[in-house]
Amino acid sequence: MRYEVSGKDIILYEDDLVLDNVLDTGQTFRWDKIGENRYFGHCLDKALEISGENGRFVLKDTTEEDFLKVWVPYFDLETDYSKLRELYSEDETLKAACEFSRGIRLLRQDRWEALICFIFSSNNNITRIKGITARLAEHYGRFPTAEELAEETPESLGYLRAGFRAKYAVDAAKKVSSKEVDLEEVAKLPYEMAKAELMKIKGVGPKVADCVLLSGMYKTEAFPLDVWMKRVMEKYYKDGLPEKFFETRGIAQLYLFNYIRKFKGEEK
DNA sequence: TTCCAGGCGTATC
DNA sequence: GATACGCATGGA
Repeated sequence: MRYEVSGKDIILYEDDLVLDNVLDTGQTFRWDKIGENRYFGHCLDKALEISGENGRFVLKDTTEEDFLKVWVPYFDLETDYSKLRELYSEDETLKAACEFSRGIRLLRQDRWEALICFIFSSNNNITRIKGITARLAEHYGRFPTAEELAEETPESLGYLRAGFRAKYAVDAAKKVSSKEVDLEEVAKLPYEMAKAELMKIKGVGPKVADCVLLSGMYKTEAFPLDVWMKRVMEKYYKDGLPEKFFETRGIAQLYLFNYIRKFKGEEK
Protein backbone atom coordinates (compact mmCIF):
# COMPACT_ATOMS: atom_id res chain seq x y z
CA MET A 1 0.00 0.00 0.00
CA ARG A 2 1.19 3.50 -0.79
CA TYR A 3 -0.68 6.76 -1.19
CA GLU A 4 -0.38 10.38 -2.10
CA VAL A 5 -2.34 13.51 -1.31
CA SER A 6 -3.85 15.09 -4.40
CA GLY A 7 -5.67 18.33 -3.65
CA LYS A 8 -8.59 17.38 -1.42
CA ASP A 9 -8.33 13.71 -2.34
CA ILE A 10 -6.17 10.79 -1.38
CA ILE A 11 -4.87 8.56 -4.13
CA LEU A 12 -4.38 5.01 -2.91
CA TYR A 13 -2.26 2.44 -4.69
CA GLU A 14 -3.11 -1.08 -3.59
CA ASP A 15 -3.07 -4.05 -5.93
CA ASP A 16 -4.95 -6.28 -3.54
CA LEU A 17 -8.27 -4.43 -3.41
CA VAL A 18 -11.40 -4.89 -5.51
CA LEU A 19 -14.23 -2.71 -4.27
CA ASP A 20 -17.04 -5.00 -5.44
CA ASN A 21 -15.49 -7.89 -3.52
CA VAL A 22 -15.11 -5.88 -0.32
CA LEU A 23 -18.02 -3.47 -0.10
CA ASP A 24 -20.77 -5.42 -1.85
CA THR A 25 -20.54 -8.96 -0.53
CA GLY A 26 -22.49 -8.88 2.73
CA GLN A 27 -19.55 -8.05 4.95
CA THR A 28 -20.88 -4.54 5.47
CA PHE A 29 -24.30 -3.03 4.84
CA ARG A 30 -23.32 0.63 4.96
CA TRP A 31 -22.08 1.15 1.40
CA ASP A 32 -23.98 1.87 -1.80
CA LYS A 33 -22.66 1.29 -5.26
CA ILE A 34 -23.11 4.64 -7.02
CA GLY A 35 -21.34 3.80 -10.24
CA GLU A 36 -18.95 1.38 -11.87
CA ASN A 37 -16.19 0.74 -9.31
CA ARG A 38 -17.53 3.61 -7.20
CA TYR A 39 -19.05 3.47 -3.71
CA PHE A 40 -20.36 5.86 -1.10
CA GLY A 41 -20.68 4.73 2.48
CA HIS A 42 -19.84 5.09 6.12
CA CYS A 43 -17.81 3.78 9.00
CA LEU A 44 -19.84 5.01 11.97
CA ASP A 45 -20.09 8.75 11.26
CA LYS A 46 -17.28 9.04 8.76
CA ALA A 47 -18.56 9.22 5.20
CA LEU A 48 -16.51 8.42 2.14
CA GLU A 49 -16.71 8.20 -1.60
CA ILE A 50 -14.16 5.75 -2.96
CA SER A 51 -13.65 4.77 -6.56
CA GLY A 52 -11.11 2.98 -8.63
CA GLU A 53 -9.85 -0.34 -9.96
CA ASN A 54 -6.69 -2.12 -11.04
CA GLY A 55 -4.66 -0.98 -8.09
CA ARG A 56 -5.45 2.74 -8.12
CA PHE A 57 -8.19 4.34 -6.02
CA VAL A 58 -9.45 7.81 -5.21
CA LEU A 59 -10.76 8.63 -1.73
CA LYS A 60 -12.69 11.78 -2.44
CA ASP A 61 -12.54 14.78 -0.07
CA THR A 62 -10.46 12.97 2.53
CA THR A 63 -7.84 14.41 4.82
CA GLU A 64 -4.60 12.58 5.32
CA GLU A 65 -5.47 12.32 9.00
CA ASP A 66 -8.81 10.58 8.33
CA PHE A 67 -7.14 8.37 5.79
CA LEU A 68 -4.52 7.17 8.24
CA LYS A 69 -6.74 7.00 11.32
CA VAL A 70 -9.99 5.72 9.83
CA TRP A 71 -9.65 4.25 6.37
CA VAL A 72 -6.28 2.48 6.53
CA PRO A 73 -7.50 0.36 9.46
CA TYR A 74 -11.02 0.03 8.04
CA PHE A 75 -9.79 -1.45 4.77
CA ASP A 76 -7.11 -3.39 6.64
CA LEU A 77 -4.48 -1.92 4.36
CA GLU A 78 -1.55 -2.93 6.56
CA THR A 79 -2.19 -6.64 6.20
CA ASP A 80 -0.45 -8.58 3.45
CA TYR A 81 -3.11 -10.87 2.01
CA SER A 82 -0.73 -12.47 -0.47
CA LYS A 83 0.87 -14.41 2.38
CA LEU A 84 -2.53 -15.71 3.45
CA ARG A 85 -3.35 -16.74 -0.10
CA GLU A 86 -0.02 -18.55 -0.27
CA LEU A 87 -1.16 -20.64 2.68
CA TYR A 88 -4.65 -21.10 1.24
CA SER A 89 -3.23 -22.24 -2.11
CA GLU A 90 -2.20 -25.50 -0.42
CA ASP A 91 -5.88 -26.40 -0.64
CA GLU A 92 -7.49 -26.92 -4.03
CA THR A 93 -10.87 -25.40 -3.23
CA LEU A 94 -9.46 -22.42 -1.38
CA LYS A 95 -6.98 -21.83 -4.16
CA ALA A 96 -9.79 -21.64 -6.70
CA ALA A 97 -11.81 -19.38 -4.40
CA CYS A 98 -8.87 -17.00 -3.98
CA GLU A 99 -8.30 -16.82 -7.71
CA PHE A 100 -11.98 -16.11 -8.30
CA SER A 101 -12.32 -13.53 -5.53
CA ARG A 102 -9.42 -11.24 -6.20
CA GLY A 103 -8.96 -8.23 -3.95
CA ILE A 104 -11.01 -9.43 -0.98
CA ARG A 105 -10.10 -7.93 2.37
CA LEU A 106 -11.51 -8.25 5.86
CA LEU A 107 -13.01 -4.93 6.87
CA ARG A 108 -12.23 -3.78 10.38
CA GLN A 109 -15.62 -2.35 11.23
CA ASP A 110 -16.69 -0.63 14.40
CA ARG A 111 -17.80 -3.20 17.00
CA TRP A 112 -21.08 -1.59 17.89
CA GLU A 113 -22.00 -0.81 14.32
CA ALA A 114 -21.21 -4.38 13.28
CA LEU A 115 -23.30 -5.78 16.14
CA ILE A 116 -26.39 -3.81 15.18
CA CYS A 117 -26.01 -4.39 11.45
CA PHE A 118 -25.55 -8.14 11.81
CA ILE A 119 -28.50 -8.37 14.19
CA PHE A 120 -30.54 -6.88 11.35
CA SER A 121 -29.03 -9.42 8.95
CA SER A 122 -30.68 -12.49 10.43
CA ASN A 123 -33.14 -14.20 8.12
CA ASN A 124 -32.95 -11.14 5.90
CA ASN A 125 -31.57 -10.11 2.52
CA ILE A 126 -28.81 -7.63 1.82
CA THR A 127 -31.02 -5.05 0.14
CA ARG A 128 -33.37 -4.86 3.12
CA ILE A 129 -30.53 -4.88 5.66
CA LYS A 130 -29.02 -1.87 3.89
CA GLY A 131 -32.39 -0.14 3.91
CA ILE A 132 -32.88 -0.68 7.64
CA THR A 133 -29.41 0.56 8.60
CA ALA A 134 -29.74 3.54 6.24
CA ARG A 135 -33.07 4.55 7.83
CA LEU A 136 -31.52 4.19 11.27
CA ALA A 137 -28.54 6.41 10.47
CA GLU A 138 -30.73 8.90 8.63
CA HIS A 139 -33.04 9.20 11.60
CA TYR A 140 -30.19 10.34 13.85
CA GLY A 141 -28.18 12.08 11.18
CA ARG A 142 -25.40 9.62 12.01
CA PHE A 143 -25.09 6.12 13.41
CA PRO A 144 -26.72 6.14 16.88
CA THR A 145 -24.82 5.26 20.02
CA ALA A 146 -25.84 2.37 22.25
CA GLU A 147 -27.08 4.88 24.83
CA GLU A 148 -29.36 6.55 22.29
CA LEU A 149 -30.74 3.30 20.96
CA ALA A 150 -31.34 2.03 24.51
CA GLU A 151 -33.97 4.76 24.92
CA GLU A 152 -36.02 3.29 22.09
CA THR A 153 -38.64 0.57 22.08
CA PRO A 154 -39.54 -1.92 19.34
CA GLU A 155 -42.57 0.30 18.66
CA SER A 156 -40.61 3.55 18.44
CA LEU A 157 -38.31 1.83 15.96
CA GLY A 158 -41.25 0.96 13.74
CA TYR A 159 -40.03 3.36 11.05
CA LEU A 160 -37.08 1.01 10.46
CA ARG A 161 -39.44 -1.75 9.25
CA ALA A 162 -36.98 -4.19 10.78
CA GLY A 163 -39.69 -6.63 11.81
CA PHE A 164 -38.99 -8.94 14.73
CA ARG A 165 -35.36 -7.74 14.81
CA ALA A 166 -36.24 -4.36 16.33
CA LYS A 167 -36.59 -5.86 19.81
CA TYR A 168 -33.19 -7.51 19.42
CA ALA A 169 -31.56 -4.17 18.55
CA VAL A 170 -33.08 -2.61 21.66
CA ASP A 171 -31.85 -5.51 23.81
CA ALA A 172 -28.36 -5.11 22.35
CA ALA A 173 -28.39 -1.37 23.03
CA LYS A 174 -29.47 -1.89 26.63
CA LYS A 175 -26.89 -4.56 27.37
CA VAL A 176 -24.07 -2.68 25.65
CA SER A 177 -24.85 0.74 27.17
CA SER A 178 -25.19 -0.77 30.67
CA LYS A 179 -21.94 -2.70 30.09
CA GLU A 180 -23.73 -5.93 30.91
CA VAL A 181 -22.00 -6.81 27.66
CA ASP A 182 -18.94 -4.56 27.52
CA LEU A 183 -17.79 -4.58 23.90
CA GLU A 184 -14.36 -3.19 24.78
CA GLU A 185 -13.83 -6.07 27.20
CA VAL A 186 -15.36 -8.66 24.90
CA ALA A 187 -12.87 -7.68 22.21
CA LYS A 188 -10.02 -8.59 24.55
CA LEU A 189 -11.35 -12.06 25.34
CA PRO A 190 -10.28 -15.18 23.49
CA TYR A 191 -12.60 -16.29 20.70
CA GLU A 192 -14.83 -18.80 22.49
CA MET A 193 -15.37 -16.62 25.56
CA ALA A 194 -16.04 -13.55 23.46
CA LYS A 195 -18.60 -15.49 21.46
CA ALA A 196 -20.42 -16.64 24.60
CA GLU A 197 -20.56 -13.04 25.85
CA LEU A 198 -22.05 -11.74 22.62
CA MET A 199 -24.65 -14.52 22.63
CA LYS A 200 -26.08 -13.12 25.86
CA ILE A 201 -27.74 -10.57 23.61
CA LYS A 202 -31.10 -11.59 22.20
CA GLY A 203 -30.98 -12.06 18.46
CA VAL A 204 -27.30 -12.94 18.58
CA GLY A 205 -26.77 -16.63 17.84
CA PRO A 206 -23.66 -18.43 16.61
CA LYS A 207 -23.72 -16.94 13.12
CA VAL A 208 -24.32 -13.30 14.05
CA ALA A 209 -21.77 -13.59 16.87
CA ASP A 210 -19.15 -14.92 14.45
CA CYS A 211 -19.78 -12.06 12.01
CA VAL A 212 -19.35 -9.50 14.79
CA LEU A 213 -16.23 -11.24 16.10
CA LEU A 214 -14.72 -11.40 12.64
CA SER A 215 -15.40 -8.00 11.15
CA GLY A 216 -16.10 -6.04 14.35
CA MET A 217 -13.33 -7.44 16.55
CA TYR A 218 -10.96 -8.91 14.00
CA LYS A 219 -10.95 -12.37 15.52
CA THR A 220 -9.93 -14.34 12.46
CA GLU A 221 -10.80 -17.70 14.05
CA ALA A 222 -14.47 -16.71 13.82
CA PHE A 223 -16.07 -18.72 11.03
CA PRO A 224 -19.65 -17.63 10.24
CA LEU A 225 -21.69 -20.62 9.06
CA ASP A 226 -24.69 -19.51 7.04
CA VAL A 227 -26.63 -21.51 4.47
CA TRP A 228 -24.00 -20.85 1.80
CA MET A 229 -21.05 -21.83 3.97
CA LYS A 230 -22.88 -24.96 5.06
CA ARG A 231 -23.08 -25.91 1.39
CA VAL A 232 -19.32 -25.30 1.06
CA MET A 233 -18.60 -27.49 4.06
CA GLU A 234 -20.85 -30.30 2.80
CA LYS A 235 -19.43 -30.23 -0.68
CA TYR A 236 -15.71 -29.68 -0.11
CA TYR A 237 -14.88 -30.22 3.55
CA LYS A 238 -16.85 -33.20 4.78
CA ASP A 239 -14.10 -33.91 7.30
CA GLY A 240 -13.89 -30.27 8.36
CA LEU A 241 -11.58 -27.47 7.31
CA PRO A 242 -7.88 -28.46 7.62
CA GLU A 243 -6.41 -27.50 10.99
CA LYS A 244 -3.67 -25.37 9.42
CA PHE A 245 -6.30 -22.81 8.42
CA PHE A 246 -7.85 -22.53 11.88
CA GLU A 247 -6.27 -19.24 12.97
CA THR A 248 -7.31 -17.39 9.81
CA ARG A 249 -10.33 -19.44 8.76
CA GLY A 250 -12.51 -16.33 9.03
CA ILE A 251 -10.66 -14.76 6.12
CA ALA A 252 -10.76 -18.05 4.23
CA GLN A 253 -14.50 -17.89 4.75
CA LEU A 254 -14.66 -14.54 2.90
CA TYR A 255 -13.09 -16.11 -0.18
CA LEU A 256 -15.18 -19.27 0.04
CA PHE A 257 -18.43 -17.41 0.63
CA ASN A 258 -17.93 -15.16 -2.38
CA TYR A 259 -16.85 -18.13 -4.50
CA ILE A 260 -19.85 -20.32 -3.76
CA ARG A 261 -22.38 -17.51 -3.87
CA LYS A 262 -21.26 -15.65 -6.98
CA PHE A 263 -19.50 -18.31 -9.04
CA LYS A 264 -20.93 -21.68 -8.07
CA GLY A 265 -24.29 -20.01 -7.48
CA GLU A 266 -24.50 -19.12 -11.14
CA GLU A 267 -23.84 -22.71 -12.16
CA LYS A 268 -26.95 -23.64 -10.16
C1' DT B 1 -49.56 -17.00 -4.65
C1' DT B 2 -45.68 -18.94 -2.66
C1' DC B 3 -40.97 -18.93 -1.53
C1' DC B 4 -36.92 -17.11 0.34
C1' DA B 5 -33.51 -13.95 2.52
C1' DG B 6 -25.60 -14.47 5.27
C1' DG B 7 -30.89 -16.95 11.89
C1' DC B 8 -32.68 -17.02 16.24
C1' DG B 9 -35.82 -18.08 20.25
C1' DT B 10 -38.77 -21.33 22.04
C1' DA B 11 -41.00 -25.68 22.69
C1' DT B 12 -40.51 -30.46 22.67
C1' DC B 13 -38.35 -34.81 22.65
C1' DG C 1 -28.30 -31.97 22.00
C1' DA C 2 -31.12 -32.41 18.24
C1' DT C 3 -35.04 -31.06 15.57
C1' DA C 4 -39.36 -28.37 14.15
C1' DC C 5 -41.59 -24.16 13.77
C1' DG C 6 -42.90 -19.24 13.89
C1' DC C 7 -41.26 -14.86 13.00
C1' DA C 8 -41.80 -9.14 10.19
C1' DT C 9 -40.91 -7.54 5.90
C1' DG C 10 -40.52 -7.18 1.01
C1' DG C 11 -38.64 -8.74 -3.52
C1' DA C 12 -38.77 -12.35 -7.08
